[in-house]
Amino acid sequence: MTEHKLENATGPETPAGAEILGFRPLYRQVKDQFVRRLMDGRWLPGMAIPSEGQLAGEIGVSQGTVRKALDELAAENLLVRRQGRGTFVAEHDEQRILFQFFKLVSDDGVARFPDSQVLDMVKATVDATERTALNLAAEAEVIRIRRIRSLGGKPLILETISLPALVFPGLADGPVPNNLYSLFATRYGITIANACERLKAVALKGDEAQLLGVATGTPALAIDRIALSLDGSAVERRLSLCLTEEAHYQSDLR
Amino acid sequence: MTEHKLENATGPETPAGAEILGFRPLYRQVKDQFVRRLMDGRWLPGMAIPSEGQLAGEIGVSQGTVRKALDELAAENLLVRRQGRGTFVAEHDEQRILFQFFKLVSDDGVARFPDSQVLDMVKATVDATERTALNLAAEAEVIRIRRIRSLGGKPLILETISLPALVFPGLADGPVPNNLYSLFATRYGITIANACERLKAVALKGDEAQLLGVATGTPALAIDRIALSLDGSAVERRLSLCLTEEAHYQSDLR
DNA sequence: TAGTGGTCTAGACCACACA
DNA sequence: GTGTGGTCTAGACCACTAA
Repeated sequence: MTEHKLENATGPETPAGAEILGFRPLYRQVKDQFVRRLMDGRWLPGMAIPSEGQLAGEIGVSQGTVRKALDELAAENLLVRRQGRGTFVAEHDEQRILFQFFKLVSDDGVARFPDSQVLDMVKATVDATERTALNLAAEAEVIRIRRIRSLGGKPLILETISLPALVFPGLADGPVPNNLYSLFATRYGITIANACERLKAVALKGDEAQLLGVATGTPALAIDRIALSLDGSAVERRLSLCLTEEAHYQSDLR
Repeated sequence: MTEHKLENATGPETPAGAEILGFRPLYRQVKDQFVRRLMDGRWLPGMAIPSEGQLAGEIGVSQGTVRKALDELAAENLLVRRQGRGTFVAEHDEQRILFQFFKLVSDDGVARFPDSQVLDMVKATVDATERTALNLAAEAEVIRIRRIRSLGGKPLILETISLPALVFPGLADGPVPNNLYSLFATRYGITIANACERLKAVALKGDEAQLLGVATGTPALAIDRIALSLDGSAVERRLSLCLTEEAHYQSDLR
């Protein structure tokens, strides 16, 4: 039943190859195997995966080892565990985006998902910052989307999204949904696993300010996000210019 | 040997009182007991705590249950586990602060601990925002510290710190160390467990700009931090105005 | 070599959801 | 009731550190 042989499956003696990377616990190998299932689409968003017992029997390890692997994946928001019901593949629904990726909150504390209005979408050759951010070749093409995001009808964010054209073929031909990550998942099988953001305070330039309906020079929060897929490769660069008169970026330090 | 009786210690039947709050796993009760030891100073920063086996025997639970409690505390950065050596109470050294609480990083990627130069320190009655942030009474007193923090000799942050005077008696009488949280721990036995930060982009006012050596109206990143102690009470409010020409706030979304 | 945390197992029982 | 994840136990063995 075992689909991939585990490093230690052949016997109790330490395998020669493992010495190079040091010790690799069994539950991590199991976890990697599960990540592979997520990447190749055998486990799809929203799906219930087999029970711990079934997985343990299938792979040939104890239920506790499977449990530890699943617990880590749940901690990384890739799986959702529900007592009494089962373990499910996390979806990129608005709830998750709001919880995991959208840190801009209205000052009254209510977290809402913003509307989007696309300004333009072009195919172009990468510029220097995009090349670095997305780790692309010199002449690679990107799809560049600009849009205004509003909260309660009020323009709040001017967003510029850069995507490698090779990774998202045909994306420039259709409409752009409000929830891009959900599209990445359903149409391209790409799961955004995590992201890192760099924040700066900047003064808005004339055109930026105009689009947001404020005066030139208004201070804005610039968020430079690089989103990583399951395999760790950068698949999106997103530059957000945010007005923070009535909203703030929430960061919890634990 | 058991110092505090556990909810389930008397027998296998469900205790009547537990029904109100719902089910409370044993390892959480054990964890709470450990947090109590951290709060009352029986476990001091830097100390090695007893081994898992000793704790298990002392409390009367299995080693696995103790382990789960310790693992959670380690995940919250309150303990540090070192294979082969033991489990230690986390210290508020520069390493930890840098890792856990200091998110402003120079653009070249090097994280350094900034110098501080105190501008003034006063005792005053709380203002409205401090009252809300620190959850204080109307006439309560705070210690207010203003200082400039520099990275590589360059002024970078104008910091205004508000502390409840009752919580930190005598603090206003002595010098202010660069690492405040270490002082809280060693002198007052207060551990900063976590914090939440609200970020906005603002334009610097005349006096603020002058202190940082830039022009009035220069955009700055305003970080409003509320730091919580082990028992969950707010013990510090810190407002930081940061220049982000050559530095950025790093936020990892996982 | 002794002691610590880390992994892995096997099995029992509990809390929860749903039919 | 049945099946799922969640807890708890007991014990064996592994990896690491320091004396």
